[in-house]
Amino acid sequence: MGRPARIDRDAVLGAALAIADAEGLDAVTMGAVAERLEVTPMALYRHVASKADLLDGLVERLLTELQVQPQRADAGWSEHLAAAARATRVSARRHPAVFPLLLQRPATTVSARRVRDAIEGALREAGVASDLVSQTERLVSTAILGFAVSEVAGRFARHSRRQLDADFERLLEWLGQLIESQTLH
Amino acid sequence: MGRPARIDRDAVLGAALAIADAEGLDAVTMGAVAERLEVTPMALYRHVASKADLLDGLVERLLTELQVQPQRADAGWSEHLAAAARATRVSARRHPAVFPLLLQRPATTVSARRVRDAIEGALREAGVASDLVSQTERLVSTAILGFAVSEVAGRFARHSRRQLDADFERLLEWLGQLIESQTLH
DNA sequence: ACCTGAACACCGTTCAAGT
DNA sequence: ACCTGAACACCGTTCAAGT
Repeated sequence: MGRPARIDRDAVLGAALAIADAEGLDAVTMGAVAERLEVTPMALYRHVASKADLLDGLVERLLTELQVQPQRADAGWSEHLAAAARATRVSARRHPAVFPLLLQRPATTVSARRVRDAIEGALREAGVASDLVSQTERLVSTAILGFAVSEVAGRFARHSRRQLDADFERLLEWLGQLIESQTLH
Repeated sequence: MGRPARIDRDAVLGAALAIADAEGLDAVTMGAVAERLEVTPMALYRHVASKADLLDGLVERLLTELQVQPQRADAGWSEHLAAAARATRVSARRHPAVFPLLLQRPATTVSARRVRDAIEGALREAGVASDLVSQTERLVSTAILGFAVSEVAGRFARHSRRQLDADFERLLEWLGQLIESQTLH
């Protein structure tokens, strides 16, 4: 006993994410992850309960990596919102295979809450009434996630990058407009 | 030769969809589909090129089943849009396992075009300028699909049906508002 | 405490053979 | 023309055994 650990949960998730990014979700098998770590597949089960647990871990890692800037005081709510939305899209493009899984789990983890708080903060800053903040956050996040997932999952495969950039900017304008219409002036 | 066919592609897709609806996507194996048709798994390959092709077929079937009402003359564009959106949500709830796959493929098939045409028709009817119609359709559809997928895939699992109904109605109001703001008054 | 070898039930897919 | 039997490479997962 006291045998030095050669891998840990973080290493497992890191290897799995690298495979997912490079070869897609189907390539993420216990065997492939193990091989990358120079270990047998069975060794993974000490650090991950199951393959489903491994995928949950990947989703959590995406959320953790998602850079939501600490609110800069010199920028307004609409810049804060746009920054969070753009960071979300960047994360989607960096991890196209894993990102769509975000639609499958309620945002209950610590890092998910961080992202939500950032958006809710922007909404309050904009002047959205307290009792409308959480519904508004859900719908705003849904639109942003829906776009980002569509883009990386393939629904927009026929559209150019330039077109998608323009679509996304228009989406941000719309969201800003809607939020303003929601405030007392 | 001339042996009577016991199954056809439609039967394969029907069996697969029934399994997906009842037990989820993971339960859709070639073996399970074959068993339901009282046939061996190998028999499916005459009617379906691969499992990926089978899943593509399921997505296409969802689109076909999606009831987009023929535009009723006595209703306005906003009712037409709302009707298409509600039909989309109903389809999602009926086929929660398969519906999320819609985000993975460009809407290039005949039945996908039917749905898109219905929405673009509503937009034109509303008075959206021609050169904005297709971008507006993409963003409106993205919001509706994003919501419906979130709901059936589990992202809103913590929210009550009543809350989700209210969220969806608010989303429809928003979309109507945005479209109006897009017209020449 | 951590990793492995052997084993199990299952998966998608092929190909030649049967009717 | 349509379905099957046999076979292949692979999959996730378990459990007892090794260090």
